[in-house]
Amino acid sequence: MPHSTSAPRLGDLERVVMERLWEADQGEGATVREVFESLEKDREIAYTTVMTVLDRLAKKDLVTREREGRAWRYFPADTREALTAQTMRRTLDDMEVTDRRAALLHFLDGASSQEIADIKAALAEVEARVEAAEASPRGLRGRLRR
Amino acid sequence: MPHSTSAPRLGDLERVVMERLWEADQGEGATVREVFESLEKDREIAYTTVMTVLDRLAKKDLVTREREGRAWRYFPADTREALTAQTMRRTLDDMEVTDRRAALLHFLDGASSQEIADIKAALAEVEARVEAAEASPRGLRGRLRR
DNA sequence: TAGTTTGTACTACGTCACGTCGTACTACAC
DNA sequence: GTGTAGTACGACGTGACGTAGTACAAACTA
Repeated sequence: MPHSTSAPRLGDLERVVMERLWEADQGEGATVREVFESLEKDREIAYTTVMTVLDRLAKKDLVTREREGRAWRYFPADTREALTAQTMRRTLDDMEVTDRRAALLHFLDGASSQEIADIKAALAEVEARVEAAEASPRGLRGRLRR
Repeated sequence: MPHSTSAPRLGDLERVVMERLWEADQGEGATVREVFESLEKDREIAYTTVMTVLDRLAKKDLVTREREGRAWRYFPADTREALTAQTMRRTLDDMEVTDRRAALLHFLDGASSQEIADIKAALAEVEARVEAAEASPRGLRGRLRR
């Protein structure tokens, strides 16, 4: 049996390309040429290489694309933060950790105090959403599993 | 330049082998033969395949090994939870997320209420440690960065 | 002591993911 | 109609992994 890991992983260049898309002003996306020109400033690279990468990214559903004249305009399918979170969650799931509390504890153990604060803030935010969802019979964002 | 992602990734079989090591009664580790016999019950596999995998795992420092007669006894270098946490952290670092709060928020968004509880528990635990560290001039576990 | 077993070390092969392009072909602008 | 974007498709090299064979040494056994 071949090698297969559940969800889409990002290669180094793929990640760099995603960077450029994320950096492209506010959801405007970018064409191959635009990404190419951006990359070319930092390193030597062929136009077609960028094209291929963007293409693979699209196949992995990490980016979307829309026709723009003869060319395609690419958009990140998710924000950097959402993708990061997904990847982290996938790790947690794949590892089949039974003691999640311990795993999370280890995670926090390597966290900066700033990060701890961020987590607390995020936690408070989620709780607020849960309360809101409980208040209105069918709130619009109460997606808590189980 | 070749393909290179910072830290060690786990392949499918590698993960399965790690499972067996983690399951081997309380830090007793396991020999190639033991892992092999364990795996053989579930699927057909060659003794040498297991050996190779264990060997690669050792090269990646994911397992340790000690001589035991003519054979080697392998031990997981980290607990499943610690490794999971490391991998999650690496993801967070690699993605160069600037808005960690948002990323964490997305992460929590996909969490079960049980998991939320786990996080809270872990958070409380870390805070308790910080306080303890502040109380005694040089506590034994106050590793908070920044 | 010669044969069998157990274990390691080393080598190797197939496949897939990725980085990296080249080529062929098409639509549009002069 | 001759460049100039652009795309579509195919291809090659390398590294990671799954998979395992072979060679050879140590240890047990008849």
